[in-house]
Amino acid sequence: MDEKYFAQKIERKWQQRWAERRTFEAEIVDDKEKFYCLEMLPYPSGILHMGHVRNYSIGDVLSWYKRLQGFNVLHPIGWDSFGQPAEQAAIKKGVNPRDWTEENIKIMTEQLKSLGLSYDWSREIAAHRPEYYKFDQWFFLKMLEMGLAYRKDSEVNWCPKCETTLSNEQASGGVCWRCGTQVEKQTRPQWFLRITKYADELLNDMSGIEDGWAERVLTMQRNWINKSVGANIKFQIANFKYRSEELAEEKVSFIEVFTTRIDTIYGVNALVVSPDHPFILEEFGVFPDEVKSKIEAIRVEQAKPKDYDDEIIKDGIDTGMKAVNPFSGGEIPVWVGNYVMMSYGTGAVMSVPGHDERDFEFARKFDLPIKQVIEPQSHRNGEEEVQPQINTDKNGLEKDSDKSQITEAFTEKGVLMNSGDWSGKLSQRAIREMTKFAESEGFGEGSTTYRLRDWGISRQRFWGSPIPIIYCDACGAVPVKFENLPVELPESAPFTGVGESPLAKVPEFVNTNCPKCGEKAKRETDTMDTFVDSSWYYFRYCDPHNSEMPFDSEIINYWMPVDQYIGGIDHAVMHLLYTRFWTKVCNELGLVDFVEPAKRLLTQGMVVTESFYSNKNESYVAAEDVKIERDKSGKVTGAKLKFDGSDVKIAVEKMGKSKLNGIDPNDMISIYGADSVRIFSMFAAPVENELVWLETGIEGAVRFIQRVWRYVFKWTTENEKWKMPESDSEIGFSADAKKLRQKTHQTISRITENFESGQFNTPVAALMELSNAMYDFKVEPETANDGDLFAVREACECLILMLTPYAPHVAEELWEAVSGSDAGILESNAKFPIADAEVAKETEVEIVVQVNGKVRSRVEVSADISKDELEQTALADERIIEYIDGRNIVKVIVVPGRLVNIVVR
RNA sequence: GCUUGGGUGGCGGAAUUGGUAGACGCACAGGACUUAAAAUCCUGUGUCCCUUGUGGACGUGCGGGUUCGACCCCCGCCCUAAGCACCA
Repeated sequence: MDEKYFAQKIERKWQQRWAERRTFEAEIVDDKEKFYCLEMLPYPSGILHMGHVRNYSIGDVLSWYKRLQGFNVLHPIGWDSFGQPAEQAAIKKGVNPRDWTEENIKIMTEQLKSLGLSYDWSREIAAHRPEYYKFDQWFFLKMLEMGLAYRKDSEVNWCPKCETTLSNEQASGGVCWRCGTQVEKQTRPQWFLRITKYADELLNDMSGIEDGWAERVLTMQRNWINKSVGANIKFQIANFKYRSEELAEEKVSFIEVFTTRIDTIYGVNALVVSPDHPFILEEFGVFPDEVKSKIEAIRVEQAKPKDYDDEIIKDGIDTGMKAVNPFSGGEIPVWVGNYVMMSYGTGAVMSVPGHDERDFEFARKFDLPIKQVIEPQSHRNGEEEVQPQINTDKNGLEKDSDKSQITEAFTEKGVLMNSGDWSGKLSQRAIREMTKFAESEGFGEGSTTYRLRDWGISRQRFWGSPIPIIYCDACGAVPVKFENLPVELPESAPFTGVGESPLAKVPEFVNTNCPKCGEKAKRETDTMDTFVDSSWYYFRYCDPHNSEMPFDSEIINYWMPVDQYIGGIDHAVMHLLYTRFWTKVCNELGLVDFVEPAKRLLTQGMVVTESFYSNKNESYVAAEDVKIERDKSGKVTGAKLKFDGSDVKIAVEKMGKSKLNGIDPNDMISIYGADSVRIFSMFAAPVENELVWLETGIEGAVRFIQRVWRYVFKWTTENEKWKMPESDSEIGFSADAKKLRQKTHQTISRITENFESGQFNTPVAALMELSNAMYDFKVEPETANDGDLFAVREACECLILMLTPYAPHVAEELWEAVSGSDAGILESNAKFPIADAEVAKETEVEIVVQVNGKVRSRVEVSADISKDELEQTALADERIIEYIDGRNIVKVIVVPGRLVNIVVR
């Protein structure tokens, strides 16, 4: 038996054993409760980074904890292996994306295994392998059948020089990433998935997962979907101005607006429409030149990528046309405004400056009339009398109003005023009734709008799942037959980075026959968005080798839904929304019997570290070139460059190559061992917080492991007496042994509570406390009696089992020492310890005695002392007598087990 | 601007959700062991004050409030992170 802790040796040993014994392979066991623990699958970049380490350590801790509690745990891993980096590597280095990807998977598999993560590797999947993407295509065809997949024209980023489409990342800053050419928009037909059909379900089903998902994630999704309930209202065009009457009659004669505040319609001073509004496009030819050029300018300005910091100044132009307010009959001008988007609602708004901030700003800028039609409810209740701020004539427009009186829009709901027969009604009621009225009169209807757009999945890329569609001159877009799936990617393609997608340049792939008529036809050369792969990968883990179906329903309904999903907050919207959508589709297909894929979601914080910036060199410098200066107390006062002593700025930032502060997990593992890396990454911060990776911190984890190691081997090595006595009932325990046992059982209950509430940093602290208590127990193996031995053995066993989730290698090694068997923790059926409340119970407790809320004394009392007795004891305390001397006791508050507060005057 | 988090020693963070603020770790200081160093083991460590004590005052971003008692609840600010952003 080793006396010295040598991480690398035992880690290799146990990783091998786990693999040989297939310790973590999961099977359906009907009478065992299942637990599906899932972490977001990595992209195989070839480099494991600290974010991965953190993500997977969290999942591994939880998996081990659940296993030790007797759950049937599914803990799989796989690869999100389609995507751009592989294709870029192909373009830049001329490698085959498949080889590049497989090589990276090999490298990263080794790295993950060296962390000792308890994955069921037999279920490993990779998105780029045909046996997986076959079912991307299967789902696509199913959605086509269901009417959920459709094709329509849509814009893509286009580089005119490279003649290729670009992703948003490749087009960042509005220029091509390869050649710097100004990026243009190009319209081409693309495939979409109708996620908008599920907008309401995606919102409503949140109620079923609220408890397990972070509020901020759900809020972000809610904002993304952004549902608005309101009405569409038609405003008739009264005057085309630049057209003859006869011509005008042939044209569409109204503009439809979307509003959530129909109750403010008597306050409309203008219609404001988007420069891209169909009505504007149609009428464009007749506008005078100055109007034309202004609209054009607004359109160009609006299309520009927006800078977040810049406040966009309202701009617009009066088209000269007039529309009629269907409620008041008043005539209002039609403007084009830069603040109205064609992509939301109807692309036209009714401008109500008195009750909408944007409209207010617009009206102010162009000196348009502002009219108040809603007043705060309290004003009517007579709590506060106010004069109507604006006088209006019978056309509903203002007269002689002093504009300076209105300084801001009143945007809340209230009571209608200046609104004809509707005046006096409450907003809520008016909205209902006015919508109904508009419907009955035929100029409007209730309407709901979402910001959520359908999901465009077409990518003009090679390295993705081919969309299983064939274009035939006679039959149009024809789906590939199910039995002909998968549509496989060719072995290779010309990767130039310019021109069409590489796939379009492979004739063997493109040319085929129409499945319907058999005539010559061409395949779709677009591939699917990689978010398709990640929308259902964890369904596949449940049944990874099924070649007929994406998965078997019975199997999926055993394992799913996921009990705990763990990943980065960066996926809060896209991935997590898409995968929720996918689940609902599967449910509708009858494949699964649930509608939400994950019961609980944990979003972990980023891993950041110190970076050093040299002002003199105007560049980041590596940590080893920096000398950190501290004052006497250890506070960091500054940093200097080692070579020349010039000042260096310290900042805590995200890790990155360019910042020279990236920390390679491999280096950490080879220096400190996987167990220490895991302990530190869990201990240093709560999982949802940012984790600041400081090299000195990890040494604390190593020290802790070594302390435990030394303690266990001190007691087990060459100790004949190291065997468990039959039962503890006949054993006498010294006061110290009792204290140790108490600490052991208190630690168990603390840690169990922490795990159940998703706290993973505090259990490490509790384990450290327990190990400190073990060192405080001053009995040596040679002089230990049965009771001492029992207490030590119990402490060791419990400590090891509770340490297992964090440091499984060390725990297995120590378990071998205390149990005397090499069976392994799970194989020997060891369970997570259960606290014995009797043993954990404090017999003597220290009670704080306060006078007027300030701690003045402490008394030692028996834990089960009565309230009255406790009060008497406190009042009898010498120090307390001194304090209350001569003063009146007003009240005594007794909190059993905690404190006594004596209120005196 | 809106939404959602967060603000506690030199640092990362604890605090049974209204009951001893600062657990645990890092860093720092002192000591033991050692020829020496590393490792290890003890001790101390929120700030200030004094008569050095189971001493006093202050102390959880700021200002108020509720309460016997507030890091925790309420009101008003400030700062900060993330997301969204002219969404009608």
